[in-house]
Amino acid sequence: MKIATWNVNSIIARLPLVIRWLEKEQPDVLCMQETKCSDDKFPLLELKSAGYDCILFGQQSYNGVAIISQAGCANEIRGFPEDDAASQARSLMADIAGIRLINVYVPNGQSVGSEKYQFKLQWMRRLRQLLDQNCDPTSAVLLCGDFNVAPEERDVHDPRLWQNRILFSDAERAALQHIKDWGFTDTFRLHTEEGGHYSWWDYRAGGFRRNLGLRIDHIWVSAPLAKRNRKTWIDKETRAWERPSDHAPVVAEFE
DNA sequence: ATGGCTACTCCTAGTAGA
Repeated sequence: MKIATWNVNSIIARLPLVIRWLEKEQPDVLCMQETKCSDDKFPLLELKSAGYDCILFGQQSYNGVAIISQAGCANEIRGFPEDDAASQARSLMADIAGIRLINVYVPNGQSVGSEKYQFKLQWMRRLRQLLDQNCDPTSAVLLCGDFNVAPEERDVHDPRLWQNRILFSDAERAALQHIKDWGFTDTFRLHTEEGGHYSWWDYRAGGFRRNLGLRIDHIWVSAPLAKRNRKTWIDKETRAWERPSDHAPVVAEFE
């Protein structure tokens, strides 16, 4: 069982790469973020030809999440149930192959102290509530996506430079920890201790070439799934392909 | 780097991302 997460930065712009990557990696499930298109524009047919069914929570131009799967999906929850239809499309929950799966695109937050920063922190508190109300930590639960927060110093290329800046501020890291305290394990850290492994690199200034990145895309699991996790890695190769997303896929394999 | 790229839009300039 192979489950992946990838911020594709526009599914329409990235479709050739996504198809190429699906053919190479053959994941059972791929959670995508920043699809940046409304559900009626989503390339369902192309993904169907590649062997995947899609569930969507899209939005024009901004945000947008999708789960594509070779197995069937049930009990879908789009966003926060109490929100109206015009809310930002940033989370999608579903049961797939006996796993309760939550795909998230956490807000960026723009800059520490800004209005968007407050929105980000509030959104993260609401994600924790969503988990409290809809998921059971003693069963198989997987939370993945673009968290837009680097958890620790070893997840940041220059912790001194990033100290208390957006994506690595104390309040964001505390909010991230509060979500983790629900009962999650970071699957990447089950297998790899050292720093220098990132999932996002700035398009500018040769960020990828110089490995100036952040590890902000994660696959977290409840205890029953942590026991089954055999491998988790970041598919850095994809970031060197032509016309890449600024994020690389993260992939977890389960027994 | 107070922004070096990329992708978006009632498209050729402004907004957003991270």
